[in-house]
Amino acid sequence: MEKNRSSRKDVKEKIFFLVGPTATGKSKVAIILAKKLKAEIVSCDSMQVYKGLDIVTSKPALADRRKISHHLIDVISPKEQYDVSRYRRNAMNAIGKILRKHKTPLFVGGTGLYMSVVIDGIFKHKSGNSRIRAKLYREASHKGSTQLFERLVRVDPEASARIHPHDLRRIVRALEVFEATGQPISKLQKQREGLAGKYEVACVCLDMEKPALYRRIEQRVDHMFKAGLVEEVKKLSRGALSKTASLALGIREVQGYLKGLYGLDEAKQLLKRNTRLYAKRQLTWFRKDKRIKWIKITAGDSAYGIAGKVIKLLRNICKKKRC
RNA sequence: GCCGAGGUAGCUCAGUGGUAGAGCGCGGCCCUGAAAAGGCCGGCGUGGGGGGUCCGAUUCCCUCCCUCGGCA
Repeated sequence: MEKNRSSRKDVKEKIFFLVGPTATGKSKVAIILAKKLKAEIVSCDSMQVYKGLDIVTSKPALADRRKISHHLIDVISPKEQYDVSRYRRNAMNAIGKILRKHKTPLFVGGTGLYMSVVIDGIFKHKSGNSRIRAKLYREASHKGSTQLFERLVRVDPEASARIHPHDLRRIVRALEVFEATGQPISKLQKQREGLAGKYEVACVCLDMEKPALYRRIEQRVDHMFKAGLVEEVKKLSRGALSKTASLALGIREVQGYLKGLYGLDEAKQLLKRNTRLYAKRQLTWFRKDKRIKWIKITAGDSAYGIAGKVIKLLRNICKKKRC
């Protein structure tokens, strides 16, 4: 009659993901979801982790962040380097914290790799390889990247089969891991531990028709400029931005304007185009992940309406999995 | 009106007497320590209209239309 712990063992704790390309309105929907699902939000975004990148990354409104706890926003200085593995660590901590409060973690964002690394895990290998990496890049610039690729073919044929000879970034990464550990990255990468076994994971993606999405992107960019994007970038540029932080869309485009390379309108057009390209890549990523369920939305839908659909879908997913 | 330059992909422009390319855009894809990054694939075309020469014209000739610059 009374349910003891063991009889509930098969009822796993839930972790939700709300993803989608940029500018679909995830943040607003997430606030409503968090309230209704007794959840706390974990940002799944590679750029919102940085303090000071507020307008460029369209962080959720401060008022909303006070109402619902948001994790992994503003966690490091823009002078610092950040990467997937740090995110993975931070995310696991956040999950622990939230579950201890008997709440549900709701991941919200558009960084596909970060989502994957939370759900599927990441292969472990100690860091401290920046020297090797720098050395490899130096080699590449002298001897050319094909030579590095040929070395990879010898050292790790499996990885070389999956990495394009022009994809220098991944070639260097694979060689760097090999030099640091003596083991091929292709072998190490198979050792990853996800949380699908421990938790019930459900993922929903907001899906908008391309023309509508592109219109939203244009509106967002216009709004960013009105909100003071140029000032923000000017301020950020005064301090030393880390390599990773400086890659946020909008920084390079505005810096070009600040340097006088082109006018304000050109900067705006560039940012719109680059954001479109980014959204396209995001869509490719999400389409590939068959765990994700899609919700068609239009520009006219209210956040409440969308949130309602998302909740229904999440319940459906969980029912099917009997959780 | 005259002179000159030019009309080729969505845009900017190459090129050739045997029906066309490049960059960007656009579309698709890959991705496990830079991921808002990086890489790969795809030409998406009434060659301004009409006529002529030629086996064959986007390419040569004529004509018309349009754009830009100069002169009036």
